[in-house]
Amino acid sequence: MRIGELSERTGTSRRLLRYYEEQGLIVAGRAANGYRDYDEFSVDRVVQIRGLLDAGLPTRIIKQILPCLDKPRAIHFPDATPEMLATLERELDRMTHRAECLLRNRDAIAEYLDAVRVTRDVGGRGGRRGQGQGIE
DNA sequence: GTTCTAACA
DNA sequence: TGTTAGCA
Repeated sequence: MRIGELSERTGTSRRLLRYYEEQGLIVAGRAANGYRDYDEFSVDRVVQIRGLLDAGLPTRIIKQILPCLDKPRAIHFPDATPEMLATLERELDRMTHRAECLLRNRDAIAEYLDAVRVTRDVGGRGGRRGQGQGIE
């Protein structure tokens, strides 16, 4: 498939797709006309990259650990160099920290929202009570 | 119409 | 990152 299709199927801009390639996160073949050519695996790969990016990992690290959980779901022990294990160890800690931070702020916002709702309910004026609550 | 590379308000 | 320019 060409970059346009991969873009739609992964929700990633073409620009970003080319950037990922430039950073060595993904590889693309080339058609006779020079257009990039991607295989089906690319879709899953890009989605995975986006997930890692969302988790807060820098592209630099992703490039290192990607081959680690690449194709098969089986973990590649042979690729586990001491340096990489150390890197993963640090990333795990950072992720944990970010997760805790996220949770704290989530609770803080939820608490604030609850307080606002209570205040409005007591005041009993205006507002949009009666509306659906379905956001999730 | 789509993609490519390179570069910039 | 988006976007734009000038090609193929």
